[in-house]
Amino acid sequence: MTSESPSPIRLIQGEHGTPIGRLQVIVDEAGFVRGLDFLDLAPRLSRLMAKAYPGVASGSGAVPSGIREALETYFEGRLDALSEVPRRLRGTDFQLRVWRALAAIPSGATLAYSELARRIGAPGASRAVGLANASNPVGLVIPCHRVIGRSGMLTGYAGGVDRKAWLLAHEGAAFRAEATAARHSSAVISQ
Amino acid sequence: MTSESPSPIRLIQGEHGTPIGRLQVIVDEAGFVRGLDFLDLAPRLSRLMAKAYPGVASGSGAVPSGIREALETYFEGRLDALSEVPRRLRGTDFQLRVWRALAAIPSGATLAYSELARRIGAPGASRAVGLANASNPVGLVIPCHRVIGRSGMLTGYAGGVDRKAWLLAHEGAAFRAEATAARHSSAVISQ
DNA sequence: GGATCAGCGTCCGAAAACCGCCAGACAGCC
DNA sequence: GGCTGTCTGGCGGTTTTCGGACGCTGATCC
Repeated sequence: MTSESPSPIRLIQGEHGTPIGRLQVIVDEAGFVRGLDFLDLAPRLSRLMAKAYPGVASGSGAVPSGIREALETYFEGRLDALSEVPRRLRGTDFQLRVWRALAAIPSGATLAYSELARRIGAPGASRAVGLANASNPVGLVIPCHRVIGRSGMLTGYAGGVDRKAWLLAHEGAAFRAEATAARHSSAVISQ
Repeated sequence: MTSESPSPIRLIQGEHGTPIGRLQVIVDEAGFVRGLDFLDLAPRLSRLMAKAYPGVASGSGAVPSGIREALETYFEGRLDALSEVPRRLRGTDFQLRVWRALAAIPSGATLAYSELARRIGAPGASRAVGLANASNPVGLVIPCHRVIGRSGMLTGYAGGVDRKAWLLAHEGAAFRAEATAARHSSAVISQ
């Protein structure tokens, strides 16, 4: 499908360093964050962006200073700094509902997938919540790392469970520590 | 899939009367025709526009005078008037190739689906040409009615074979008249 | 002349597969 | 009894895959 007319939204991407890895930050011309994730997950973010903004190419540019500051403030310990970052997201209705509910989880707290499903009026859709969670285009800003398994295990994170554990520890949240690096390796060990 | 941000292109639709039925005309803000077809095929045009311009709503408005005049001139007998109408189309590469080739057929002439397929470098894709033809968003302006079967039969037209016959007769083109309403009924008769 | 069939690009609906889950059932172990 | 850990089956959006349907035609066979 080709278009003879230019597409309206223009995207700009830049990078920013953190204690747990470099981030890729994608903003629109108005300064709203459209995509954000760890740089080593760039293929994943590209995929998400390509689907949400078909045909839109993104050029390199500076990360807006407000966003840089929010990120630094968060990693320095003022944990609510990221909730202020202006964002604009595209997704299915279900995904938007999930992401909105995610944004309502305060720092330091965690929530089970099943509980989040219940909150958005879709009890039983906890597995679908995991899916929507996994396609969150703006990591950290939408705190998908605050959703964990009913049992307290971390169960999964696009950027790796290690980072999820780091973030939750940084926020002072409670979780089952032994689940940090388990799971994948457990399958190997059990052979 | 919903979007939280407004889409850039704005579309305006109006109507215009002709001897063979009212037309629905959709233009963009720059006055380029984006969609045009008989009003009784509105559902079809809506479907095409929704696919080509996802999330773009169109408001009512006047048909630009240049387009009105071109339509009237054409129906009065100056058959080349419509080839001047400024248009802008979206489609797959294949469709764009087909539509360009269509625009090159002069009034009064006809072309077989197979011949058009050959011209765009896709011999054997005559059936696909029919499909691309059927998804022409700007009837009359892109003269898809000038493509007929190899045998001279009209074979099909979104607006009805009757209209196709009327248009070709109006343009002084040769075709098999008995094929006007045939085909579908032939299948019935042959039982 | 007719009928049958294969080849063509695209869309559309149905079905299957995929998963960042969870409750229930058991087996161990104190 | 409690408290672990593993396994199993079922759930629900989304994505992917697949099969058919078309604005046809040339070849082949009657």
